[in-house]
Amino acid sequence: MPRYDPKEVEPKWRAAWAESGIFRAENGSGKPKYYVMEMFPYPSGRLHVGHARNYAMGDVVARFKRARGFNVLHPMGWDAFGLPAENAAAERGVDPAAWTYENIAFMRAELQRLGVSIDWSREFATCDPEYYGQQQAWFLKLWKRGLVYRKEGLVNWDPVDMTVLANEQVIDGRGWRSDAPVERRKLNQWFLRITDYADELLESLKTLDRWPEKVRVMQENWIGKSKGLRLTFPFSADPGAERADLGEGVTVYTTRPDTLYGASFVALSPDHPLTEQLSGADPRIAEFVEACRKGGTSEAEIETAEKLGFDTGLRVTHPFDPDWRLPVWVANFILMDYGTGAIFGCPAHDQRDLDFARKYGLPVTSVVLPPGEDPASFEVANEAYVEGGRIFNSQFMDGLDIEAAKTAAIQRAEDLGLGEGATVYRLRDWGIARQRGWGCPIPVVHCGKCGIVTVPESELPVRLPEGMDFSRPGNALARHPTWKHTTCPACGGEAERETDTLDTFVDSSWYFARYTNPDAATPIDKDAADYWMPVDQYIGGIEHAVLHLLYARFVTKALRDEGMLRVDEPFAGLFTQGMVTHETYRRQNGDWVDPSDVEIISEGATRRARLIATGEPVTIGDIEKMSKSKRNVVAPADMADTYGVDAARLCVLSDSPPERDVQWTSAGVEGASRLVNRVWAEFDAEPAAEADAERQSELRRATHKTIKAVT
RNA sequence: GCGGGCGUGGCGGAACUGGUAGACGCAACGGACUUAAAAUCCGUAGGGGCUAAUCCCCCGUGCCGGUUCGACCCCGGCCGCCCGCACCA
Repeated sequence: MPRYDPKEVEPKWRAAWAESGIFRAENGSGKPKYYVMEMFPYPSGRLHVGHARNYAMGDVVARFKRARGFNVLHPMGWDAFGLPAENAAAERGVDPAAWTYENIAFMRAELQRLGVSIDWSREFATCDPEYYGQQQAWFLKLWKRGLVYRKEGLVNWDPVDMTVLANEQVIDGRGWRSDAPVERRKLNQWFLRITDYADELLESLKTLDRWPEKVRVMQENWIGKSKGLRLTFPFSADPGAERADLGEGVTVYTTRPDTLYGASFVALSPDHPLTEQLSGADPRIAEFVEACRKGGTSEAEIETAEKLGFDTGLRVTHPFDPDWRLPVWVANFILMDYGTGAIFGCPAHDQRDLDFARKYGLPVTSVVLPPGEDPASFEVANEAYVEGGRIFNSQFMDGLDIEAAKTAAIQRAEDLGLGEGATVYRLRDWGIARQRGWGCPIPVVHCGKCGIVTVPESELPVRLPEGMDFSRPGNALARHPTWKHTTCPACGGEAERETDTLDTFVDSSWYFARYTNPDAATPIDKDAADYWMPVDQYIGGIEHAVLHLLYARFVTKALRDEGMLRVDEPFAGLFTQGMVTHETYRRQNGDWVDPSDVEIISEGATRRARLIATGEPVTIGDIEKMSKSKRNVVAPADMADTYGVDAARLCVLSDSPPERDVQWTSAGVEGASRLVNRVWAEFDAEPAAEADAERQSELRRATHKTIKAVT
């Protein structure tokens, strides 16, 4: 019986597809449009199974929609700036651009071989000057809108990658790429005002009904809206405390204004401006602040860190009672970048405040009475009472429930002119500058006379120079001998270019709009974008739930307000596929080993493995996400070589539900291959069997429909 | 601590909206083909009991209870695991 030979059939169809341009999407067409895309890859060198799974899923949707008569846009590009290219340059002395474009060529061929139905005429890489030049153009538009600013502030500094990280890129106090403990540094930084859009980003999450609940919840938590009161505790007019230079008082933020009569102290962040002023006058405060800074930022350190405080000697009066004096402390658990960087402590109803008060012997007054408790005898011991109840010990708020008391307290504060109801977000502005050479240059110059001047649009793109030196750590662009020297566009005098480059998440925050017309002379061809946007189905990993997916939403809204886009949201449908994981293997000397070099010699509890070549035993490690560094990567190309593309694709799609993580095993592809063969044999055999085979492909189509329905 | 999710054979996992639990695949076992093996094809297969029998009976979807004619599915309470956020005032 003849066997199915993928090596003969596949090239034939690949050639036919390429020649007919069958996957090209037309801008404007009588058919309804459908825009499906997968998160574009970083061109690291080779595709791995995770990529194959991702692109095969999108391809199924694309082909299905095409078959259903839609005008389908299914593009591909490359997220091509970033550190791995710099590392390659440092290690091997290659040019990062050359290295990147070589990888792209290789991976493009792999994708084409997998038969992914992509409109390759729209392909681009973010490191193409044509792309990043347009990015610079819209960056300057946002600048003019006031959405870009520069500020000195404490930033997250990754000591290994030697660059600044956004808050979203710090995971458990460590850099998201380097895994190194992040340090706090004071630097001049560039920011995008994502917080201007905090409320809209939160509100319009509700419209994303084809997004996973999980991702919406994660973004909601990340934005972290809370309602409360911003309130000033005026400095008390003690004789001898003439501190006019310090201002009116200490302004705090609270979500529990109902507990104001339980206040026992006011506390400042060690990074609070007032703390800094006081440090100048009192070396003991300076010393305390220094001690706080030494504490690490890693999760474990924060978790176990003791609450520390220092009494500044300053006194404030209670906003509701001019005769009530409260001490002002500096405390290590107050965060400068949330609220106002200062709190009032209510120990009876907040656990941290209670711990602090017990440690330093501060008063504890209960003001919320739990149901059924006697107001005469109720006391808080070592556990703060944070549930509902009736307010007591609180003058005008006595007897109210918590919500009513909050309203009453805010009203009183406003009447006194000491505060106002306030909404506070956890979300902070997006720090977008990176001290790296392989990235999109920020198109501004620093002029001694004129200050910061933007590069005129006619001079874009500001191109990266050739011949950057990556052999040493640090910013290769900054130390380039000539690049930064230029003339000021405003006065014509000597000036220096900004040497920071943009976070690569900026590159990926608008690429979906660029695909709609990648050759446009403006960043976005409005007609094309109006036709195609939003992306009907976006597919990618869950790891971008608050990074890329939040940034892309923000940039879409900002560009919309700039009149460049008409949609409110970039991705109408989102599907987050699970990760592909694999066991890791190490040699006795600790080197990671490729799975393809390992054989398992016994199963079960005494599972052991050895190197195929030498028989050396290898240690079986954890099951982890496939990554180059741990070498637990399986290449789909190998699978396609052995079994053919159809089997490989079927295997990555059917092994596990698409949204779930899969632990990769080579076993599945055998079964897939058998199925492909059976289907083929069915067709190849007598015509009478056609009905049966038809049923099989019906079945498969049903599977695809299911995937689509899920997505 | 807060939020989200999950728990079904040896394994990955099916089961529509509450209606025959375990589809499909992997691994396993038996058979056919072959000198033999591979490949392929056919068959068996949750656990236990009984039997001449592929008849039949009992138990089974993390645990305990409830609703229902009927529960993997709904409700209440536990246990365990995964993910996200977290000194957020």
